[in-house]
Amino acid sequence: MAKPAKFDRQKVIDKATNLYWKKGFHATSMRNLQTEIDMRPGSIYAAFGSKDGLFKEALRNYADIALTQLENLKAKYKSPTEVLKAFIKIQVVDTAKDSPNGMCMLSKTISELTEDNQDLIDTTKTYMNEIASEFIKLIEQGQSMGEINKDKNSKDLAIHVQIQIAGLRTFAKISNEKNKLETMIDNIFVHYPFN
Amino acid sequence: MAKPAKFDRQKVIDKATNLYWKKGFHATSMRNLQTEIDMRPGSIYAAFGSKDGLFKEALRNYADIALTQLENLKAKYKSPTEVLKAFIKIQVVDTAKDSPNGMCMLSKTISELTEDNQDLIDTTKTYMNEIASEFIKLIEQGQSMGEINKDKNSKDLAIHVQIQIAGLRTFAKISNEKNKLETMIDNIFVHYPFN
DNA sequence: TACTTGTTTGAGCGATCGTTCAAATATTTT
DNA sequence: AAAATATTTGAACGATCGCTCAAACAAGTA
Repeated sequence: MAKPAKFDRQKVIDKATNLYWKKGFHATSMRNLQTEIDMRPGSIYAAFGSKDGLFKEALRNYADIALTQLENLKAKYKSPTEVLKAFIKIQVVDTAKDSPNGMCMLSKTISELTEDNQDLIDTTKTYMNEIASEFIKLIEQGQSMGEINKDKNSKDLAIHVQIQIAGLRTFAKISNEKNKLETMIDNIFVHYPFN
Repeated sequence: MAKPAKFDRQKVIDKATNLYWKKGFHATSMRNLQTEIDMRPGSIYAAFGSKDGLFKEALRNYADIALTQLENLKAKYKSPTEVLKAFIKIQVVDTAKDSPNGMCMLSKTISELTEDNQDLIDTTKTYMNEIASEFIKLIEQGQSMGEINKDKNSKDLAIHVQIQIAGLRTFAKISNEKNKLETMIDNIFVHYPFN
């Protein structure tokens, strides 16, 4: 043991996440990151290995933030449907203004990258599936609680929710009718395929 | 008048469109384009001005292709609903395999770019609205023909269609359940908000 | 055939890319 | 205090970026 690392790893990853999220993988240069996180190239490479390595940590961090958000909402609302609805509103409406980028960082990455970065695509898909799994759990919980139709396939409903989030976030980028977004989100759970 | 340009402008734009569509704006380098369209930098810059200029022509071309597809389907199907359904299937299912990129080039561009390229974003939004206008026309035609509920707001329905396309194309990138996609597309028009 | 005019060529500009590494620095162990 | 170990620094590498422009070239006009 000698000289422990000075920088706060989590803070660094948070800043890197926000920059990658805002600009995307290709448009974010290592020099952009050096400035943003105030570290010299040698330190960054010692800590994260490469641009890809740091990006992977950012993806993991982004997924963790989303999963934590879901946990917080589960503590706040008893109804699984309310949890999902609140989560979608955060992702679609709030994030359209506050966050580095209105798009979901995972969708944005899937959209941006090609087979030249297949490992990053695979990592991203894995994390999207992680989040979808939480949706499935919530939906099944809603079914056993009687607020979601038990005849529906929970995985299909989860996919539907994911599709709506991706579609709504894209629409939110080209429009800014916040009220319309809220209404559409409310309607997801009162109509087909939920009812 | 002297020496007319040798290259076929439309073929060049088609190739540029496909490369930009596949790799995105930032990951496509001018050298990539030079190779793809077999022109030297001087000729490209004489003809298109800049990387942005060529990208704008590619966006216009992409939008034109989509609008032509719609026109062809309008000639093929009498029912506006069938036209929309067929269009979505082409965009979501067929393009997931055949085309340079499963994503809509316009959505992909909206997702990729930041305010550093605001004019490209504005151009992209304009073309998305052009296509949405065609959706509205088709929906209103469907209403006057009695196959779509007249009480519904045609613009809202068009937005709904756009959201579904964006969401489904994202889902198609992480999944490959073609049958499920087809079913979901069929269901768009038989359930809320259409019915 | 000579001249004019627009096109094509490709070497190469300055800037920036992702990354490396030897030297300087800081902390713990002996 | 000296040695050992780990981190931080920043100059700099080769590659590539978007783009320029003088020269070579080819087709029209006189």
